[in-house]
Amino acid sequence: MATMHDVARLAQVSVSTVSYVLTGTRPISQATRNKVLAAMAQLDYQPNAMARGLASRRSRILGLLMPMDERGLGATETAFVTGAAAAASVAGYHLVLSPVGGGNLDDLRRLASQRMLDGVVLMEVQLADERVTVLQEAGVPLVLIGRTGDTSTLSYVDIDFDQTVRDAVAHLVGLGHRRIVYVNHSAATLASGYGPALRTRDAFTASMTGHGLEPVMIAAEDSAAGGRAALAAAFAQAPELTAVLAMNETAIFGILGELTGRGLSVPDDVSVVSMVTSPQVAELATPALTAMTSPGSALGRIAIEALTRHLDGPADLRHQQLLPCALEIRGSTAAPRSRQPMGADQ
Amino acid sequence: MATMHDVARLAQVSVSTVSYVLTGTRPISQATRNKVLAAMAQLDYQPNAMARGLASRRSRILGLLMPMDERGLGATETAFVTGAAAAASVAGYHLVLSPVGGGNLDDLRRLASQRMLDGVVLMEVQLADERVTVLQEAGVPLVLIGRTGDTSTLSYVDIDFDQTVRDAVAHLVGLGHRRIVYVNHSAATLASGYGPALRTRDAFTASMTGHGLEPVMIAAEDSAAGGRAALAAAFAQAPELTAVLAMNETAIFGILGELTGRGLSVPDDVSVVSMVTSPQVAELATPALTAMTSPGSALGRIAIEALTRHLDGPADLRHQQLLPCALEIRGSTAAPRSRQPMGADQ
DNA sequence: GAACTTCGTCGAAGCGTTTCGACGAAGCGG
DNA sequence: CCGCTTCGTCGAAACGCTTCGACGAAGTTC
Repeated sequence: MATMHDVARLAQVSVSTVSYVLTGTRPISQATRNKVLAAMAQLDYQPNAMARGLASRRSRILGLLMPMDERGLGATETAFVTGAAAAASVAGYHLVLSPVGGGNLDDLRRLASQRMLDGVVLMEVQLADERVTVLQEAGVPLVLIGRTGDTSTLSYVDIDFDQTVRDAVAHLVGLGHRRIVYVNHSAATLASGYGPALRTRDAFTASMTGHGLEPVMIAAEDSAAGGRAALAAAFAQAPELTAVLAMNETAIFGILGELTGRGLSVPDDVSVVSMVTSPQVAELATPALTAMTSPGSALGRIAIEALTRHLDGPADLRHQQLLPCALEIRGSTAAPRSRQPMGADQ
Repeated sequence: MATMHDVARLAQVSVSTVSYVLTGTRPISQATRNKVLAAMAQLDYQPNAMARGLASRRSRILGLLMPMDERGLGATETAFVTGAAAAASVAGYHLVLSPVGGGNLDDLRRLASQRMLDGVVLMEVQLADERVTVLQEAGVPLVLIGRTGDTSTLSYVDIDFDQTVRDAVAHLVGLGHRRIVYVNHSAATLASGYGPALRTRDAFTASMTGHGLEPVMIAAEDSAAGGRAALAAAFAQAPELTAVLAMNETAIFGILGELTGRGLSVPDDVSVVSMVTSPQVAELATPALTAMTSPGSALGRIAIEALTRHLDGPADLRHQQLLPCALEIRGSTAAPRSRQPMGADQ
């Protein structure tokens, strides 16, 4: 391993000159710069990340903290990651993913206080998220993907759930549906303060009420069985339902299975819209799902850009931004069969 | 941020003594140790990772290199990751995931030569994988999850595809199936030298031939549409098929949809077995899929253990190990309907 | 052309650890 | 009780880089 010393000797300049060539913090004449670059190439020199980090007190490493639960990363989360990695690379940072789950807060504290991360992007943020506190105490700059309850002081990027739900409901209502059931995440998830579940619940209520319709929400476990149970519950609460809006990407497969099992056809008997879903998953189902497509890679990119701007720039500005999901119509929605659009009060 | 200096001063010992307390490389009396620990607690001291890395020439960071393509991480890959992270934590290492895709080999080279990673676990290894060369040139110890073509010199953990396919085929043959079609990954994937696809192909041929049956393999694109096309191709090549064995986790949903679309019931008309699948995904389908469950977290754990043993231990031993997937019978397999088990030649 | 800047380079002082050699104090066999 | 190890501690030298102050040389300003 060649060091800066070796490069300096070969190029017949001082060590500091080599450093300035590398970092560009002071002007260097073209002639010397070339000499140095040639020496670096000849020695196949690579700066030592540790030494650089120690001396400059910045690691040029950004962390993406993603709790990994059993059910894996959806294509949505993957898109976050790839978007973020690309943006980090552009800004001259490395991005590392840390699978620190909810449990090991100590692990996170250690990571944060060891000054190994210049900044952090938090995924899957809870309304009351202890990780935020830990990182703030450790003085690590952070950007959220998602939002805590109190959004006033932090930088975040999040999905505009309000707008997304409104668009989804509007699509169904526009087709003539009146009895629409919303299948959310589980009651436990709601109780734990999971933002997306809460926000979509409220948005759904508001949106349906705005159309003069009655909002019916079912909480479903994140599993196919949970989806089946949810559909049964839905029919119990709203026997005449003609459309299902589902936030729960896992349960939706159970919903589809149960619908088929009951001899009901999608979309002719019941329309189905999947929320915050990637095209890949939407295409898995038969028929392919009409879905609200999440702006995955854009979220990741914007989060990293906000973070690097904060780190490199002088200003310590907050960045807060919401992005809606885009409606992509596939085969799972249509006008309700029996009842034609009964142009009620619009 | 408190430094070792501060701790040393407060505890009234020398800096080196504090270091020895921390690293345990030299004996320290209980009395001094306690003084030092008290001082560290009082100052909320955390060692600086960069300084430590520079001085000791080891970062205590392990990399898990996972190419992230669009379709996301399955539960299987996620299990790798969680298993690996847990094992790393036990061994006193941090695990970071690096989403270095196939394209950015330079990125990998930089990461490797910057001495930021003590060792690396490679996921999704190709038969001829350039990343291996890059890392070996950079002198970074590595362990593969998967195998390259020439397995003689490297450490690896992999699924025992041979055994797994044999078990899956045996299950179907035991139920009375004779016409079994194997749905593999795409032709392009096969051509690119993706080990699992190639190995299962060969194992399937061997296994079927061993039972005196004719092996029929179809290559399917990784999508629901690919699965549908594959099923059509399968019926064209083997009209009397009664069972499908599928390696392609994505295509299998298309296969199921197409089967239902043709008015065929699973498992009564056609049995379906999914290879290298997590329970979570198997349960998504209706009916739930009989599947070969991958030993995900064990693979991750074993890989990290092999790596840390190599790093910490003196011996530089190779670790090579194969783990089979376990057959989990769910609702998608049964004896073939029309043809009763025709006890041919066994 | 004297008094200032700006440019390009150098030497040296850190950054916060680990680790090596040294050394007094015990413990021990003969 | 004399040399020997072993134990517990210290001081100082790395580790490979960044960054600060300094300083000639050259360019500007009046």
